[in-house]
Amino acid sequence: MSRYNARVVEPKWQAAWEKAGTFTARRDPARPKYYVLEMFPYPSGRIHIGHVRNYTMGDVIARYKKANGFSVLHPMGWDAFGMPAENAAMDKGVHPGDWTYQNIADMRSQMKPLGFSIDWAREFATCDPEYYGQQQKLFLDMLDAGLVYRKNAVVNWDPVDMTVLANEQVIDGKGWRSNAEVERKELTQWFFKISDYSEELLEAIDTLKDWPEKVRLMQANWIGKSRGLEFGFRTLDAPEGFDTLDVYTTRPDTLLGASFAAISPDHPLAKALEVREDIATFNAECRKTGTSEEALEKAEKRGIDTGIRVVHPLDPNWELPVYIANFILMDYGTGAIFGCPAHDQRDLDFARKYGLPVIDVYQDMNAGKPVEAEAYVPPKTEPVRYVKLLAGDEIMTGNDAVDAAIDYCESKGIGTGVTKFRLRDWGISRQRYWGCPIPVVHCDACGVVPEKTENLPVTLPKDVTLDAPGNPLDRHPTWRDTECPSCGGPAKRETDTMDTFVDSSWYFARFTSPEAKTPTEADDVAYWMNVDQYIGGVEHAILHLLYSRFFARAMHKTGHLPREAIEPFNALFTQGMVTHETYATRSDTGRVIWHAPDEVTLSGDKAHLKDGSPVEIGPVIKMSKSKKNVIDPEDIIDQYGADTARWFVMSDSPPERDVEWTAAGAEAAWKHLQRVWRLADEIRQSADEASPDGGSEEALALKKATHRAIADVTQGIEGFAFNKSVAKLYELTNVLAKSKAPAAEKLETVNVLARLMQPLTPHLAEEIWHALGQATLISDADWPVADPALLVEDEITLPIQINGKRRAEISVAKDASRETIEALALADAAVQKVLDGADPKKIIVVPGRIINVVL
RNA sequence: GCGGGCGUGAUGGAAUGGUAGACAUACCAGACUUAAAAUCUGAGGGGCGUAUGCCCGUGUGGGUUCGAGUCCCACCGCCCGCACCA
Repeated sequence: MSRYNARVVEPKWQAAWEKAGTFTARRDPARPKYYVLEMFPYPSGRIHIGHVRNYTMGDVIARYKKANGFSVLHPMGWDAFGMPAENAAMDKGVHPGDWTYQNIADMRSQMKPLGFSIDWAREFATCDPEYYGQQQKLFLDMLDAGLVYRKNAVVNWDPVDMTVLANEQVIDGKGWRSNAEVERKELTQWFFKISDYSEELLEAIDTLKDWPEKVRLMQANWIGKSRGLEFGFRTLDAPEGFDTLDVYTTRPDTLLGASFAAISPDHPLAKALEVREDIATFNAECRKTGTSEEALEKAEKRGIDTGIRVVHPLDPNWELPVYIANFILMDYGTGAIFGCPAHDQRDLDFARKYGLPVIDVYQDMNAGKPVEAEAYVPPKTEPVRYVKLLAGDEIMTGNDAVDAAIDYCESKGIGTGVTKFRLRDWGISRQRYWGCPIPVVHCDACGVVPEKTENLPVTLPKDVTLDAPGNPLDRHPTWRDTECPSCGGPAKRETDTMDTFVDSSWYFARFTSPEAKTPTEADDVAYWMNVDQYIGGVEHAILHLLYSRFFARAMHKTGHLPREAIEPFNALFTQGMVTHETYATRSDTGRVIWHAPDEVTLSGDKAHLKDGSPVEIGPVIKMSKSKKNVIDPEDIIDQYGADTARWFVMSDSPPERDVEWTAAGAEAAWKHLQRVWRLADEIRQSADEASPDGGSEEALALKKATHRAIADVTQGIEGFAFNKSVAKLYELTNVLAKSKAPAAEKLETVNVLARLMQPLTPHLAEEIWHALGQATLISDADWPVADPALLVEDEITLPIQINGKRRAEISVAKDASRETIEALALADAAVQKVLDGADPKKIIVVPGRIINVVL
């Protein structure tokens, strides 16, 4: 008996696939196409188990579709721009480009042994000038189409390092390197007009039938369409030019419950008032909060009375104070609100803190009572009783009241009903080196001028230093100097680079013709787009997927994608994350230092480093390089081979759920694959000896089990329930091992088993296929088809419940009538005993399922 | 804070509103072996009982239903996202 040696077998078949071009994607008009894509990785340098899980899922789909006759595109690339390369450059003195390409080489060499059915000829990295040059072309086309503009926006500013910080680099309001208090600073930034598509991006969510409902919900909430009233308060004692204060509200029905107005510290009026020292101080304090919405919302709610008052639009004698408040966002609405404490918890907290009145507008229909500690905020769909009625009926839902209030205010000329979206335009400027240069030039004479297409790509200079903070492109002695594409005079290049989300917003289209001299090639996108199945982490549910949907529309508008491709991902699967405990110690200055699992020794529920110092065991969170809680899959591959790693990550955990990595189980996977090989080998040998054993009854039983397995494994793959497919493969193996069927029948089952396992463990499947004497590759073999006639059972077992508890079971013919089943159930001894001669109140018979006798 | 999700044996997890715990891991017992490993066989949610069996069990508390892990409401815990992390 030959032993299965993955170390020898796996490279052999990988070489065979490469030689035969088995996974080369070809445009084949005779076959339907299938484009399967997993979100491409950031080249951190090491693949981790999350990658293995992600790409194995895609590979199972790709191989399964190929076996079903599709022409499959399954590419791979690298999301290669971004901060970690600059951090590595600063920490280790390497060039970001060298670091990145070395990481790519390392990761490719770790990925290839996994035997994925990837067309490696299409590989590219977003930091290749050939890629980002085409991205610059897209940028210029979008600029031309009016989808790009400049405006001021705030960034996190580190006053010590004199550099812009990402939100991730702001920790508790302080810079991660300098530990200095972060400030907000305004810069002129480039923006994509995603808001032009707010309505369309929202409505088209309905067409994304094969996306998870939760992602569609999150996107809809993110876009955040709301209907409300915009109106101007007349101001008293305000600085010149601020005669009115425009506010937006989604609850105009609560206008009679207003007790104050509040503006953002970034509101123009707030800035105009900074001549007052207390207000200047207050605003400066507010600006120390980071720019993230989370930081703003979590900050303690604070305000300052400006002394300005506004006149209530419905009563000229009613004056409200105007506060500057740190929880008002300048980015949403007009940056100013009116506060209605009775029906908004935040407003109520604010009113209690500053001694402002609380005026009830509506109350519960039944148990109406004035608001005290808790604001009364029922759903807008619930009818309530209005005690301060602006318009409409006394009893109505919030939604009806809002409509009535808007109509009323419009008729009185107080304001206008407007639709607003929460979605903001996409700021893409980054003051960083390692990104795609924004291809424009600043000319003293001509202003901002787009670079000429023939001068693309605008490449990054290699000779930069990252030992000082800030953008090296800014400091570079010559790179900035250029001539104006318009007047030919001396000019300066834009030194901002693009957000790395831009890179990942169209790479899927580029894979269809990665070497084209234009961003896309019409024939190729027409054949390959859309992505039929997109697979990636749920953490990308909003930003990446929304930006890609916008980009597809922008690319259609600029002629780079057909109309049919404006929703680029037909089906989406969001896999769960691979999580792991985190391990941390603290430096002398109190800074958190993270430790990798292999640096930590666990004993019971305690952990310590090799030097014995105690380690805090942190929460189980997604594996990330920054928290160091990553597991290296290479160990498993080295020890057991790729098939074991693939089998292991696909078994047990349902793919959409998070899985906490534990080392136990890899060996079990390996044992099982050894068992399959041994079994196949034994059966092949016994078939050679042609020993006639078993009878036709066993043959039929095995045949049925085999076809049952075909149906179940297929269903598992189709439904992204790979763990269930694996369980069914275990079952079939167990049945086969115990079967007394004739060798020929067993051999047939081995043939099917190999083909069913091929997407999961392709190398083992090839080896068995070869041993069975097949001259072809199993990777080219057809998917087995279940015979429906073999899937039905003649006799089925039905459980009998008495009052909903299972008490007995009976065996009936599969097509037995309701009456027959009922009679059989009533005749059952257990039922007879409980009935004790009486008639049951009710009998529920669900044919093929269950019988419930109700007493 | 806001938006979204998840919660089932010791463990990973099965279960179109219809027999809770498929399949697997770990543990235990047995076979083989001088022995161990490997392999094979078997038992097992908890409680009571010799047993037929009975009671209790899907984070907690309510509800809908002939029937709830599944649907609804409230709560608890954990996870993801929050626009400059990728």
